[in-house]
Amino acid sequence: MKIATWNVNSIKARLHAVTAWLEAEQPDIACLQEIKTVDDGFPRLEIEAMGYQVETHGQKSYNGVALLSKFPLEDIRRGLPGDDGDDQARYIEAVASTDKGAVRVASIYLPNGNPVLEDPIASPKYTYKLDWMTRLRAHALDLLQHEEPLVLAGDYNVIPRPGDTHDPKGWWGDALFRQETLDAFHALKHIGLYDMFDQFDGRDGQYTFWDYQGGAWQNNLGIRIDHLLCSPQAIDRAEGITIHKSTREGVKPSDHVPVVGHFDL
DNA sequence: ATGACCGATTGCATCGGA
Repeated sequence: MKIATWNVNSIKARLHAVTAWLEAEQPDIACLQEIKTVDDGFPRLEIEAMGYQVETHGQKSYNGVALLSKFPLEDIRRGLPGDDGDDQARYIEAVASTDKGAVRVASIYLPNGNPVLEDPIASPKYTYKLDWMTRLRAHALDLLQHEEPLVLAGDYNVIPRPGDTHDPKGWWGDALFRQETLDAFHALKHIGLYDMFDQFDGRDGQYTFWDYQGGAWQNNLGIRIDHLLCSPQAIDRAEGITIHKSTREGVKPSDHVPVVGHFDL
């Protein structure tokens, strides 16, 4: 089965690109980020007509995540636990029942975190990012206790390695690529999660995002920030990862491209 | 040279994104 993650940068603006890609690629589960609409605004009927169960966690204007699945979804959780005052829609999780068993999947839109001010820990947006990563780690630790296939897929807004950007020196210090961010990302993985890209690819320069500005796409000035993290039970059944770079060429593309994990699940 | 983009909003500019 194929589990995909894609930051679509508005599902309404991207509906044609998304349906065309779903039709061509036929992922079994798609984790979407930045749907940028409330739940009622999501083009549910169009996606359901393609054979998907649709579960959303939206909000007005910004953020918003969704799960699309050809397998039935249950145990749906909206919102990341750990802060009742957090009203940003950045996390949705569910269990998909497949022919061979079950897999728990989350669609994650991790905060960007910029700007980082002179005092990083006095920067509201950056501390929100770090706190969110701490909460994600705590929640993932709970989920790992199930000892079942688990895939945490999404836009992590983390550049894991220097080879994941065209300009590591230029990016260093940004909220996506600085020591506190990498420490938090490592702390998340070190509870026992496996990054599919590390397991199955590992090459430098395999970007998932190109800015709309400055001819970034035309000059291949990208970054790799969309990731799939797996529990041991999921990585044991994983077969590969594919970055769908060609979607960045289309009419009205998202600035992110889909990343697809292949599994024997 | 993030000056040069894109999307959402009740707007006729501003904010957020990365």
